[in-house]
Amino acid sequence: MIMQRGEFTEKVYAVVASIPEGRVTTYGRIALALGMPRNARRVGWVMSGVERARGLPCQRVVNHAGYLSGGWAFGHPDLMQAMLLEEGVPFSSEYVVDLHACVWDPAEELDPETLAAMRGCSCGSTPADEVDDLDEIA
DNA sequence: GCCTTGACGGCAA
DNA sequence: GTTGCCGCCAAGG
Repeated sequence: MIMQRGEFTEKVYAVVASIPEGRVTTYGRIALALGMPRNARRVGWVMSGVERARGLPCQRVVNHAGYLSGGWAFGHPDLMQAMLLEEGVPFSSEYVVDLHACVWDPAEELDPETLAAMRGCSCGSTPADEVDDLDEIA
């Protein structure tokens, strides 16, 4: 289990776990949804510490260009690409997701209440609950 | 306790 | 329109 001392970490977990199947989002969108547009880098950093046990669909998280930046985290980008293809995610190029067709903006499509809850205070909310649901998918 | 790195993003040249 | 550089925040060494 990776240490999640910061709130952002659990926030990121919650958002990533909320990404619907067949959709992908970017580090920037996630960071923006959390109220930290300049902290996109941190989101990626959080992902690097993600445990498979978390059940987080990190394959649905790509960079602003749609490139599978963390593809090698799965052992090989091709694996991640295959997983996304199975979900119906279109690819504009090799290891590059077609964001135009499957981009998912948490700040827009995710429940405002959830965002407000995680942005305001994550003390009450337990993102693990949502993750538990996604646990089976992963 | 300090310095470097990091699954990135946005802005400037 | 494209390429390059700087910036943020936290964790690891």
